Amino acid sequence: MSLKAPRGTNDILPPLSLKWQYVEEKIRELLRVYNYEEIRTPIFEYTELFQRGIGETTDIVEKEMYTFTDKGGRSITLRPEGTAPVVRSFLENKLYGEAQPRKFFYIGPMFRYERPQAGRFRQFHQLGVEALGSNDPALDAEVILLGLNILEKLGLTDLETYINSIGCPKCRADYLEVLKGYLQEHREELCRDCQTRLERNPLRVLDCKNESCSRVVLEAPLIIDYLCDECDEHFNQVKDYLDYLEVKYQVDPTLVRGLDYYTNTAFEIKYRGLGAQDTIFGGGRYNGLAEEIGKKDIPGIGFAIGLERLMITLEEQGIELPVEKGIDLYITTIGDRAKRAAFKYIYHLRKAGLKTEMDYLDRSVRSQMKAADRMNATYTIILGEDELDKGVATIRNMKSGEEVEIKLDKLVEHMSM
RNA sequence: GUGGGUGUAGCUCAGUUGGCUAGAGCGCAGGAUUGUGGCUCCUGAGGCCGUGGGUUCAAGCCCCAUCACCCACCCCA
Repeated sequence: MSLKAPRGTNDILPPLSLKWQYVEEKIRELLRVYNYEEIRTPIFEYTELFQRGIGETTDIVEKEMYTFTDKGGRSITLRPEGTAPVVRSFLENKLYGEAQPRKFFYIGPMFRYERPQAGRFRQFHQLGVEALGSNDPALDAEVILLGLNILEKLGLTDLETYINSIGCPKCRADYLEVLKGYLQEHREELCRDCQTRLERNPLRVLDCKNESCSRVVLEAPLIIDYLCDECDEHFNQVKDYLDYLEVKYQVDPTLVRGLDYYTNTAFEIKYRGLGAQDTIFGGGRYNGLAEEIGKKDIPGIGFAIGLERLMITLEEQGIELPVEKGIDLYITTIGDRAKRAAFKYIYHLRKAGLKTEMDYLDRSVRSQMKAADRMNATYTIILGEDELDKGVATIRNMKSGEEVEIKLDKLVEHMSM
C-alpha cells in the first residue's frame, strides 16, 4: 500500500477547501449576473471526441491524455479540457433548437498526463464558460470582460491581458503559406524543435522562447496583417468594444493557442508572479469545432480559468479570503447524563442554524475547554448534574470571559438572539 | 519525454571525518487542588531517517536503482 495520491494530484484539505468554496461562490454570483448557466458533462468521454475536437497533432492528444479501454472495448478518455464536451452536449441535446445564443459554464477537474511543475498538475480544475450560437464580436468582448470581472471581484491586480486574432481557416491558410516561406528562409536560425514545427504547425514557432527563434519571429509576417476582410472586421469590433469599456489590453500578434479548434479571437490573462506557467486564464473563439465533431456550423467562444493557478495567485497577492472559522457554541459535558442532554441540545441548536459542537472523547472539563478554544468557539456552556437538576446553566463568552446564567429550556432562543 | 534540486517525528528543521537507545522548536494528548480556554510549567505519545539493493565490523550519513515532491524545458489552465 503506497498511501500516496497519484503523481500530479492533490488533496484539497480544510481550510484550503473552504477557500475554494468561497472562490467558487463568488464566481457563481458573477456568472449568474452575466446569465451563464451551469452545465455538467461527464468526466470521461469517447476518445474520438477529443481527437477530432482538439486536433490529432496537438500535444494534448498526442501525449497527454488519460486514455483507456473500458470493459466493453470502448476507448475512453478522461477529459483534458471542457470545451469539446460542452459542444458535444450542445449538439447531442440539439440545444441549437432553443433560443440562441446559449451561455454555459462548468467547474470541475480536468486531466492531462504532464510533468508536474509550478501551477501545473495532472488533475487540475477549471472554471470554463462557453457561449454558443453567435458570432457576434460583442460576445467575444463579453467573455473577456467576464473573466476580468471574476479576477477583479476576487481582488486580484497586476494582471496582463493579451489578445490576438488567428483568423478563420481561409485567411489562416493564406497566412501560413507566407509564414512558412519566411521561416523557410531563416531555417538555419531556428532551433531544432522549430525546424520540425515549421512543417507540422508553423504557428507554434511564433511563441517559441528560444532567443534565436524570437529574433526571427520579430521580423516575421503577422497574422493580423493577413486577415480576410471579415476576420479583420471581427477583430476590430472586439477591440472596439473593449476600448469602449476602457479595458486595458495588449495585442500580441504572436499569441497562438495550442488547440486546433480556435479561430479568430484568442486571448490570455497572465500574472507575472506565477512562474513559468503564468496564464491564469485563456480562451478564444472556436467557430470550427461544432462542424468538426458534429457537422453543424455553430460558432462559439469561451475561456477556461485554471483554479489552482487562481488560488496560487490569490495567495501570492496576499488576498485574505473571508472564510468562516470557529463555531457558535461548544457544550462541555460532565458525565453520561449531561452527554445525552448535550446531544439533544446540539441537535436542536443545529436545526436552528447554529454551528455547535460537543466532546466525543470523554475528556476532562479542562480539556474540553481547551478544545472549545482551539475550535474558536464564540460561546461555551458547561453541563453537569447541577445544571441538569436546576435547569440552569452558565454560558461563557470566550472572547470577553463574561458569563451569564440562562435557563436550559431557553438555550436555543438565547443562542439565536 | 529531457535537465537541475530535494526527501530525517503531524509541521519547520538539526544530525560532527560513517560509530552507542536519532534530536529541537512548534503542534498533538494528559496533568499542575477535586467542574472552566488563551500565558506559564511538568509529563507523554509519535520516526523501518522516501523505498529497494550494495559497500562496511558498523550507514540517516558513502554507491546504485527506484519513487515522490520542487523548479525549468516542452506545452498549457
